[in-house]
Amino acid sequence: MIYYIRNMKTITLKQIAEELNISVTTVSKALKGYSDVSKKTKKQVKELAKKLNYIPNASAVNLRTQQTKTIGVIVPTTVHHFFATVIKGIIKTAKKRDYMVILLQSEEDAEQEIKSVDLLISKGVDGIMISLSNKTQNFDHLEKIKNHDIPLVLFDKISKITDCSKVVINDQKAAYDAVEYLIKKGYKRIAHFRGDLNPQVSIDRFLGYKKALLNNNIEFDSSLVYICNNNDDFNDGHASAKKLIDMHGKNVDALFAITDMVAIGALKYFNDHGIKIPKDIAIIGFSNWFMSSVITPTLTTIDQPGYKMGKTAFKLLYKEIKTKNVDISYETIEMKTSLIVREST
Amino acid sequence: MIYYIRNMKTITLKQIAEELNISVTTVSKALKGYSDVSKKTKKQVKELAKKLNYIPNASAVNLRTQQTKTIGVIVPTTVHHFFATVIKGIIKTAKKRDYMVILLQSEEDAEQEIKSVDLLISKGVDGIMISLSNKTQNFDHLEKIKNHDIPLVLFDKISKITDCSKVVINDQKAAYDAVEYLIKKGYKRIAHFRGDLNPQVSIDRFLGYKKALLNNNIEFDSSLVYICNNNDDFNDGHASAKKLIDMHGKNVDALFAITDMVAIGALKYFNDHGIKIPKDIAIIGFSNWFMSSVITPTLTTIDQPGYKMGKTAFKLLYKEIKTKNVDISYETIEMKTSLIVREST
DNA sequence: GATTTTACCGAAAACGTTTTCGAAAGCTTT
DNA sequence: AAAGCTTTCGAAAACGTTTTCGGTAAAATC
Repeated sequence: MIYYIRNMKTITLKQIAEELNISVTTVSKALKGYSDVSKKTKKQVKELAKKLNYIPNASAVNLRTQQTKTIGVIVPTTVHHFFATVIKGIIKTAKKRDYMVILLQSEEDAEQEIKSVDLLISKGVDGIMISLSNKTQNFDHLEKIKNHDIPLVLFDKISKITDCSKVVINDQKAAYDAVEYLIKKGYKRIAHFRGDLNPQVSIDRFLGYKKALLNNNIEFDSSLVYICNNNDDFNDGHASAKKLIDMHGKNVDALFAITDMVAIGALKYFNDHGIKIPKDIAIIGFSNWFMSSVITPTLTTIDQPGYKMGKTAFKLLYKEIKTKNVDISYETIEMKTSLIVREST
Repeated sequence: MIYYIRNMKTITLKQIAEELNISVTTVSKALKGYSDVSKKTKKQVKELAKKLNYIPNASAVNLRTQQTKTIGVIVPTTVHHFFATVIKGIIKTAKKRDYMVILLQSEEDAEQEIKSVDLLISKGVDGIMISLSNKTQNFDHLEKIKNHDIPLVLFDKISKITDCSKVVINDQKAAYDAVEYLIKKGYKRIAHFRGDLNPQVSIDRFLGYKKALLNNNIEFDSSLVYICNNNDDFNDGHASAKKLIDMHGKNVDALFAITDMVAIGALKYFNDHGIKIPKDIAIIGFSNWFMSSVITPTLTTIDQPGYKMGKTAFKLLYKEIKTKNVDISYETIEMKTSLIVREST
C-alpha cells in the first residue's frame, strides 16, 4: 500500500535543508553522493528527500548545467509506418541513455521545418535529428543548428550538401536492385512512379531505376515515368496508374513505385480494372510497410530498417553530444536494405 | 542571401545590454514590449537582437516563470495507425499554443509507464496526457500526477476510477452498433475476437457485442469469443481465425474483431483457406485504419477519429493548465464514431 | 604539545531570465 | 516657481540548482 502525501507541493533543496537545519549546499551534495558529506548526513538527507518525494527542478538543473537531456526530432509526419518505426527506435534508445524526445512534424512544409528548428534551439535541446520535408530546398536552418554548436543528425531524407552526420540507405542501389530483379524476371517495359523532383531519395531512386535499365540494355523511356507529388501517396499512385494504362495500355509490363503506398494506390487501380498482377503488370514498392504483406496480392518491396535507423541515428547523435567541443568528424552510416519478394512480381 | 555569423555562441540579454550600454532589464522589457521603454530603445534592442540572432534561454525562462511550455504524452506505441493519428493531432494543436510535446512509449508495459510518468514529472512538464497500456492495473502513478498538481488528460485507453479529464469514444455503443448491423443483415452466429481482459476498451467492446446479441434475441455463446492478448494483433487474429474455423466450421457466419489489425489477421486466414468473405463469413473491424480501405475485400469498420481526439485532448489539457489553482471540474468528452460499411459485410 | 592532515560543512557565485519598485528627468499645470 | 504627471530607466530579488573555495574542528602525526 503506497502512501502519498496529499497535495505535495513541489519540494526544493531549500525545504529539505531547513527541515534538517543544514545548508542547501550540503543537501545537494548529499543527494549527489559527494565525498565531503558524512555518511550520517547523507542518510538523513536521502531519507527525507524520499519521504517528501523530492524531485529536482529540471529547469534549474538545466540552467545550471547547460544541458537539457532532451533531443528534438523533426519528421514530415507521424502518420507513416516508416517514420513511426524510426521514432520508436529513437525514443527507446534515447530512454536508455536518460534522454527524452521532443517530437515535431513539418507536415512536408519548409516553413514549419524552419520554425521547428528555431523552437528546438530556443528549447536548448542537446541535439537535433531531422528527416527533411519534401519541400525543403534551402538548408540555412541546418547551418544555423551547426552554428549554435548543436549536434545534428539527418536521417533518411537528407541534404547532401550539409556537412553533418547522417543515417541513410543506399537508395540508388536499392532501386537498382529492384529494377534489375524485374529485368531478370523478363520484364522489359518498366514504368516508374517517382516522387517530387527535389528530395534526394526521389532523385536517387529514379537514378537507380534509370541505371538498371541502361546497364541491361533497355532503353529509357521518359513517358514511362510519372511524378507523384501531391503529398497523398495512395491517390497519387492511383491516379498515375490510370494515366499509365490510358497512355500505354498493354505496352507496359512492370512498375517500380517510389513507396509502398504509391504502389498500393496503383495496385488498387489495377485490381479494380481487371488488370492482373503480376500477369499483366508486376509491381515493386519501397519500404516494406506492414500493409504490403497483407494486401492482395502481397507486394514485392524493399525492406528499409526503420527501427534500426532510429536506433543508429540516436547513437550517432549521442556520440556527438558526448564529444562536444572536440573536433568532430562526421559519419554517414548506410543501412542495409533487402529485396522482399512476394506475389506481385 | 542570408548571412550567418559563424560560430555564433549563445547570445544573452546581457550581451545585448552591454553592446547598447543599457541594462539587462531594459533589454528584456524592450523585447517583451513593455510600455515603459521608449520607442527608440525598443527599436535598437529589437534590431540588435535580430542581428545577433538572439534566442531566449528556455531553461532560464522556465525557471523564472515556473512553466515549461511543454507537455508529456505517453502512448503504448508509436507504430500504430490510430495512435500516430492522435499524436499528429496533439502535436499540431499544441504547436498553435506554443507548446511542445515530449513523447514517450510504454510498450504495453506497466513498469515503463510508471517510469515515464516520473520522468515527465521531474522534467516539469505543464501537463500530461496518457493512453494507458494494456497491462496497467494499478493507477497510483496517475494519482501521483494529480498530487503534484499537474493537469492530466487520459485518452482512449483510460482508467474509469481515476478522477480526471478524459477523451474517449463510446466503445460499448460503437460495438453494439456494429454487431446490431450484422444482425440486421441476417447474420446469426457472430464470433467476437476480443482483447485482453483488463483494458477498458476491451471490456466495453465485448459488453457492446454481448448486449447487441441479447437485445436481438440471439443467444450468447461464449465459445464464439476468443481472446487476443499476445500484443501482436495480426497474428492473434490469424491464429484465432484458425481456432474459430477448426472448432465451428460452417457454424459461424460473422466476426466482430476488436481492432482492424485483428480483423485483417483473420481476413488473411480466411482468404488463404478458401473461405469467402462475406459469403461464408462477414467481418467487421474497429478503428478504420487506412489499411482497411485497401485490403481485399475492403473492411467494414468503425471510424475512430484519432486526429480529432488528439486535438480535443490537448484543448482539454490546455484549459486545465490555464485554470490551474482554480477549482477544476473534470470533463469527459465522448467523440462520435461511425460505421463504415465496405465489402467485408 | 605543536603541527599537519582529514573530514565535514556552508557562503557565495553563477546559470539567464522576469518583474517589482523606486528614482531621475522632463513636462505640464497651477 | 512649486507641485504634480509622464516617461524612461535600472537595481535588485527571485526562480532552484551546482560547484568552487575557504574555513573550522577533530583526528592523526611528529
